Amino acid sequence: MVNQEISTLFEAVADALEFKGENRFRVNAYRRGARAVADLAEDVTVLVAEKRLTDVPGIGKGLAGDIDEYLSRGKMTAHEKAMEGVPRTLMELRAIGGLGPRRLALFHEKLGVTDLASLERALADGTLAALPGLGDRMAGNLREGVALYLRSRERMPVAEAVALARGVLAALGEKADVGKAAFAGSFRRGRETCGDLDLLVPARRNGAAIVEAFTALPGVERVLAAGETKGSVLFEGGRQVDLRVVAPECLGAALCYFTGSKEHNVRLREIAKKRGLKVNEYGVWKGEKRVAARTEEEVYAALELPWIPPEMRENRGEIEAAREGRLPEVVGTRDIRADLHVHTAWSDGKASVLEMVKAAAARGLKTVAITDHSAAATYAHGLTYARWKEQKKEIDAARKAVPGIRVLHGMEVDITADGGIDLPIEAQGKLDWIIASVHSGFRNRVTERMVKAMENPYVDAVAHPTGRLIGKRVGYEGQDLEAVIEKAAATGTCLELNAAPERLDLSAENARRAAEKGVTITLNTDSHTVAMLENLEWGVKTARRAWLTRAAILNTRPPTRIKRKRDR
DNA sequence: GCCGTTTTCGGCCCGACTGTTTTCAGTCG
Repeated sequence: MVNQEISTLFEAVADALEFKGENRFRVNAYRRGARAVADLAEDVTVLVAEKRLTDVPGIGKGLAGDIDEYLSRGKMTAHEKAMEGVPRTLMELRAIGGLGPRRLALFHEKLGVTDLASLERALADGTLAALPGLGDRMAGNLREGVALYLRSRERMPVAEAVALARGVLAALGEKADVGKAAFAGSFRRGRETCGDLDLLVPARRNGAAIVEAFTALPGVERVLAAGETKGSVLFEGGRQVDLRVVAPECLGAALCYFTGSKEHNVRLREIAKKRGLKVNEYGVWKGEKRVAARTEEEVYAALELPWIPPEMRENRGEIEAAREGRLPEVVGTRDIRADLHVHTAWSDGKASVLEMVKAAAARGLKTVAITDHSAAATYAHGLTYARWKEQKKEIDAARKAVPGIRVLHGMEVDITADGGIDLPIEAQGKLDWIIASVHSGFRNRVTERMVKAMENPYVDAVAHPTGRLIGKRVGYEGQDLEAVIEKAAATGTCLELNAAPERLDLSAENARRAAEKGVTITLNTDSHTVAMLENLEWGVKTARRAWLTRAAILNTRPPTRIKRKRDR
């Protein structure tokens, strides 16, 4: 999409202008523009054609002109001008911790640093440390920054973040009183990857002691900062965790502040300022007087806004929606009354049918679909139709043993190489629920096969529709998701939002687009163990990031209203 | 460069920590 190209160019302009020490508000304008274009729901060419470009907040006459120029001649004068005299290799060093635009400019001007090699030379021969405003300590920090940069990893997938978060909380709990500690940041917003973790610890006193306990945790590789109220460390593998000690009476303000996103927070502070107020992590202030701080609701209310769910705080229109009273009532965990994709030991699950049904009922679900793999999934001991019929006895036994939950006896069937489904035709009408999935041939005409599978009246849903594994696999090769979404809408086939933290597939962006096109979303855990039923939380977070309401999700319906495609 | 329920000019978010400094610049989130 051309949106991404333009966004990248604007970001580069911002970096270059900042490096040159230009007006920081102009720099910020390009950054906001980059973000605004990247977040557009439609192609920028459409906006240009309809002359709606300057309606986008953050895009004025200047940036609109840049975009126009880029679309018509494939070049952007503003970008070319900004990049004059700015070595590309130099800008890449921005990723090194502790190295911002000002120091970079200084090193470039005084020491002729143009890339990583020349930076390392300046660090080694002592010329860098001798610069005014620098010293041996600073040089040492930068050396470590370089070392980290060289083995720097990507943002951590949320699946890894969950494990790290649990570990940190457990270990810290042994050393300090962290009763009401809570993670904020992108983790709380439910992003699919986290750059770091932000832990808030409410405490009236002894901030330094808590920070000290934190920085001494096992596994801490490096302490980046340790003060009265803030600690910042790197764990093995370079994973950063920040801790803030906050007074309990301003926990709400701190939660707001540290949950972000940065862009959302900036907007809040702008709104505050226009009302003669000030927002910081300690509260909302009118002069010297604190007017709100205890809860997030109070903080938003002080700005004349309703509380905005953390997952929506990305400055992607939620503030405007909140202001105008049209913030959607996004789905919550308690709204989910069905899990329609669950495995058992009959295929590659670990628990029995009865155990899974009991666990689902215990979680308050009213419907559960047992959907073991089909025969083609040999690696998973997939079920033939004959074995599925055998399984029926256990399903019936579970139905009797566990009242209050409707048990659908379904199957997760493979989509075959020719777009058929891995189940004899005479069996397809006998099942209660059929999910179709691509589990092989990821590079083989996936779009065409999925579309054909959805034309089958017995296929109720397509599981993990893009096949991605966060941080590991981008997904099915060459897939045209738009075509899949269109076919799903046209045939009434559900698309899954798979809640497994390593999948979260559909992504929030794709789920939102699918829902806008009229596709019903089915939100499932794809559980292979009882414990995995808990993953629902991450699916719900993703759904909230997608602004999905109860109505958009099949799983919010009561048992009688969950019907097969051909019965609807 | 963007923007306007104070404004078409003059603003533009806020604080902690660090390392270098005697009062602050740079970086980060």
